[in-house]
Amino acid sequence: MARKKKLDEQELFLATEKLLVKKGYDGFHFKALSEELEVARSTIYEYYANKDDLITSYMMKRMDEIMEECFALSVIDSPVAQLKQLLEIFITRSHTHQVIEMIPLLKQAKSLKIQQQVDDLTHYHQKMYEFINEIIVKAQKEGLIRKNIEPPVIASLLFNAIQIVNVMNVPPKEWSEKLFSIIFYGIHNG
Amino acid sequence: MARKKKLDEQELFLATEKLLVKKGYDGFHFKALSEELEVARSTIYEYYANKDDLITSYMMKRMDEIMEECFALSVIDSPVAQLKQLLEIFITRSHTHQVIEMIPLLKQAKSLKIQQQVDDLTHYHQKMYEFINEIIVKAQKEGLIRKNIEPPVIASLLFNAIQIVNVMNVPPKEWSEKLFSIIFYGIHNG
Amino acid sequence: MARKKKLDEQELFLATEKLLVKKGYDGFHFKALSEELEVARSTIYEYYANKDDLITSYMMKRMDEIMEECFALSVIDSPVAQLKQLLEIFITRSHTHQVIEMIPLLKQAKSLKIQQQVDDLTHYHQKMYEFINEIIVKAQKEGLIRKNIEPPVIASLLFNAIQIVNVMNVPPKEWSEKLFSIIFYGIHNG
Amino acid sequence: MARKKKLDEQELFLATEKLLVKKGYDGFHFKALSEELEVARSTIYEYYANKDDLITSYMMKRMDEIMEECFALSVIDSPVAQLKQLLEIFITRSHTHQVIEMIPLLKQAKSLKIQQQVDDLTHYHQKMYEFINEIIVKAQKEGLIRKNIEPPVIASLLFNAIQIVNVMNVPPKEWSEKLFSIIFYGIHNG
DNA sequence: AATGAATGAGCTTTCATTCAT
DNA sequence: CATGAATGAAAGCTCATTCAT
Repeated sequence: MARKKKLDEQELFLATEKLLVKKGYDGFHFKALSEELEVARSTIYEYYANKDDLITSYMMKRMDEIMEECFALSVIDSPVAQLKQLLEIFITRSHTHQVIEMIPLLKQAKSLKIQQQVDDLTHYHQKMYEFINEIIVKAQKEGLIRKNIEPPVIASLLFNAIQIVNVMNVPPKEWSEKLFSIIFYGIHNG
Repeated sequence: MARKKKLDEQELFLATEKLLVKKGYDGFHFKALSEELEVARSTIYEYYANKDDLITSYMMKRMDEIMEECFALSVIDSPVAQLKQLLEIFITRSHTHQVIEMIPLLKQAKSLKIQQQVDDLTHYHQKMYEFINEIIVKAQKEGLIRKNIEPPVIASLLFNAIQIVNVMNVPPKEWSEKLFSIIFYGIHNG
Repeated sequence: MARKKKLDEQELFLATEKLLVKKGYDGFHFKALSEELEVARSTIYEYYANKDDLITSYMMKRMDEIMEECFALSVIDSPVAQLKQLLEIFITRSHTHQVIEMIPLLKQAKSLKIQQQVDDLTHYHQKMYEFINEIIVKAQKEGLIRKNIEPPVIASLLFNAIQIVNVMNVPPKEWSEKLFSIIFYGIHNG
Repeated sequence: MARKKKLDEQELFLATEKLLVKKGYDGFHFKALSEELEVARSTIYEYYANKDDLITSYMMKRMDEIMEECFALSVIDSPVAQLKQLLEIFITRSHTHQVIEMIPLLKQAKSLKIQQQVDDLTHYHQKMYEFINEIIVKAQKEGLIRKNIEPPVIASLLFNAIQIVNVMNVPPKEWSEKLFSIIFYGIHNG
């Protein structure tokens, strides 16, 4: 092994996530990232050709992780329980979710390589959406969820709930259950 | 004879909104703006000292408009009906809402003048939140909304609903009613 | 008119030529150019999108000038006299000629705009070559030049003569006549 | 057991030549070179202190080779025949010739060591020129070549002929004879 | 009022070069 | 010997901003 490795992918992706969430896609740059990691800016270029390369690689990694967790769900019986669990997964990984929503901003990618990665991400993203839709449809078929709401609207509602700030710092499991119950039963009294 | 007045505030704010929504806070430039408006970049500086000055001024204007609409509501009786109407206002002005969410990104303002404007905006924003919270609290007191949900959570839920894409292009009034009913009664069946 | 214009195309192209000849295509950069012209580096970007844009624009300008001079020749009778004159033109503009030879290095242009300009240049270049070839062929037909030498070889020989250093600083007209006579009659004695 | 010796000077110089000819002095990088050779960039530094060190070393090597071939000529009688042979040598080694022409670009060398090498090269280069000049002068004295042409002009003419593209891919020996005859007898008819 | 011109700050990116293993 | 890792210097480029007319 050569000089002690300073750049650890784990750490790099964490810092990337942090900055992306804090500054947004356009506000994210290698300058801040390198300062955060205490390495030279050029060092990052040894691993990623440019900003988009890093961002897409990071997204891919997180997407993989999230998908894995999602697919581990399938065994559980009730689709409603599945949705609740999905919400929990996304709430726990809310940062990731926020970043994934930035995919559309990548659309104008320059190099072919990046374009390919963006396409992969988009495809992956759709797959995830479909996976959730299927559960919703199943829930509707089983008569657990109202049939007069389009599944994407329900999916959106759930995803947006992720953004709701957990002021009291309720533990994730509880918090997601609470949110789910609000969405499930509504806010009305009685 | 002076050159024809090319810069109309109306038009300027519209273009600003459009670009802010499309490109985000960091992706917004005077360059693009001046091209959109077909004026010289430097012309914009005749009216606004800098980028943040324009953005905060624009936000202030929209905030005023939105607040005015909100306060026009008070006469109506049921707080639930009021919430429904609020949702409609925000859905109609969803662009504005998106931009207002960018306020935190302005926090690092350099000049005092901007800092002052940002503070005003933040204050205004809070006031709006309080206004909504009051309606929610009122609804809870009147036994129309569950008491075991913190008002900010409900407010958040409503605000986030704005983001849900109206794929079928249902007219705003109908769409907001539909969304409100989903949030109010929940997605469960029966 | 706004601030006094510092950047004059004439001057800019002259400096560009000078640096291109001295440093070569890869050694040419806006840093040196801006220093030469005593303007900020960014000022050059106000007029040319990038290095290649400037270089191709400059080449185009010179190419136009050279072509104009070439076409002004046609009236003269003997094709040999024409070739002699051509040599004089190119010797007088030897810097330009050197730069034009860099066209192939531009081939990997990034943007479409540049690609287009490069194509135009290449096309223009070929046209010039054909023009010269025609004169050579005519001279061969008229029995003034040996028929067993391919016209491009003759053209090449003439073009290369441009590079021969005029140590004694003989005036261009004389110098080109001298070179032409050497090429025409050869170096042998008798 | 040491790792297999990957860097062979032969191979290294060949790749250097190839890249120098293709990309020019400023376009030549260790990055490309190391990729071409499939070794780590840093490995090259084990042999050469820096870019210029490699380039000058390479030039020196080729210069030696060329000089050796030139000096092997001396026995042959007619100076004209010698010139013809010289042309053949340089045409066969046209790549090398191209690279040698880059010596002036090295002039701004930083380190003393490189400065020394550049001086050596320049000196060597001059010696070669003188050698050729002597042959030309001898040919003039013997009445084989016109006396009213300065020897450096003739040398230049010959050297430049190297650049003439051999479109038909005539074998080197034939090609150099053809070129020499053109230069010797001129292009005129009769 | 409007604008064309110029500029500096700051980010992006590429490479030569160093160094510890 | 060879290399992977890290870095700094320098070029590329974009934009906010200033200024004279």
